[in-house]
Amino acid sequence: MPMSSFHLLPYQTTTEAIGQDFVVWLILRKMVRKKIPIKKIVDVTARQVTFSKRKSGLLKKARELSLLCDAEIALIVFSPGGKLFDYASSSMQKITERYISCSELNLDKLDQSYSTEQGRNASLNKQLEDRSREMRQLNGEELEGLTLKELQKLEERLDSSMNRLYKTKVQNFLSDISILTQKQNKLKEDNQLIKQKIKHVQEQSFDTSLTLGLPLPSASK
Amino acid sequence: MPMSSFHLLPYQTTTEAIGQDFVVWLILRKMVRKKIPIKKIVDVTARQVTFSKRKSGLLKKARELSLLCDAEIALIVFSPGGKLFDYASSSMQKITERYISCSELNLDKLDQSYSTEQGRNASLNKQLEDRSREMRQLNGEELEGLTLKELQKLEERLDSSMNRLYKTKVQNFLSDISILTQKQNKLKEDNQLIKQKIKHVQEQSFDTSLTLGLPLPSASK
DNA sequence: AACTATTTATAAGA
DNA sequence: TTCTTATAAATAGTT
Repeated sequence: MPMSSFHLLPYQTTTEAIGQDFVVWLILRKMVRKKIPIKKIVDVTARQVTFSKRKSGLLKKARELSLLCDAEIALIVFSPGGKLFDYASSSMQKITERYISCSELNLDKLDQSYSTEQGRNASLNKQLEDRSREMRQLNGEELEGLTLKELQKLEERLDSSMNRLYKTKVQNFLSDISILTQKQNKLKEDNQLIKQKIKHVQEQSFDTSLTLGLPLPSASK
Repeated sequence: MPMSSFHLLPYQTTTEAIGQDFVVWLILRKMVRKKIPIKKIVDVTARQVTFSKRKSGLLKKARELSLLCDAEIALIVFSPGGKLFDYASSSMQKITERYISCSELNLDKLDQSYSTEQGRNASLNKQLEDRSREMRQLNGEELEGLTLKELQKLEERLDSSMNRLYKTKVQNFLSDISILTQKQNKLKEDNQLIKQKIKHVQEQSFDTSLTLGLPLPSASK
């Protein structure tokens, strides 16, 4: 028997009976459970699909919270396959720094030269953040009056732009760290070099002192 | 009109199934829209309430994704008031490190001593992660058979435990960084000190050569 | 990738 | 803040 014969619904009620804003729906609903337990999904394919879907949802929620409440948010996700996905309302570097400084202990900056490098890149960072904010606002403004379908399309289009933006941010971040690393290595090399030099000079002094019968300069470790 | 969203009678329905698994509901539904546009909420109170609710939702989603798909996830949220909330499936430090190393450029470690400090804390980190995993698995296992109500209660109880755990992790993280910072400062001081010493010694050598026989004062300060 | 029934999140109100 | 409830949004299972 074609159950489509149950396609009688919904019934629109009369205005008098219920009121202008109400509608009566008679619903035939199958009672099944589709809930899944929150534990590791064993089936590999199902896990991949779920990851993809929920990752999108999570990123969307993070973006929305940031927009709605003017919150600063950073989200890093590694797929089980090791692929990286991320979101940052401003810049990952900025947020992780704030995270560190906010975590009760009022640490000094990791390195003073770091701040300097920050300064060097401050303007670029600023530009990127502005672009990001602009894009998000644009996104936010246009959301009204669009259907869910249209929103999804819009989101897809924006996603690629965002990806490029965040990629740039990450590179900027990495550039900072790379320079810091170089500086540190240079510092260490200098240190080694200078140690050798002083050793050398001390040996010379020692030779001279011996030759001249003079007391030794105090040795440094 | 949402008529289409009530396409009853899924295609796979059979007559037998209907007898067993279906129920008829009569629903009186008010037709209003409660959707809010995704743009900054102006009213401060409403914004705070929304932040609180959505932050919980976001953290929950992050936890679920991590559990379901065995994904590594880090989430940092700053409220508009500047308060910090965070989640990390393993440890924030581990994930941010992976984030950096994963970002296309194969950077060297920030500092070799960092790895060393990591080593120092590896066992503690390991313990913490194990505890975390254990807790999450326990959580995941027990989720079946519980009602939504019970789940929420369970989640609340676990939240405080988790908070303590993550606090510990953060402190561990900060401890690492603090030690690194100290090491770096020490390095710089050494560098300065040694530079001064070599300058001093060189001057002494110079004096010695010139004056042939002046006593050398102690070089260390 | 698309669809839809269900579950989950959440806006509004108390 | 917490509770309730109606609605909106996410998503599990399927095609």
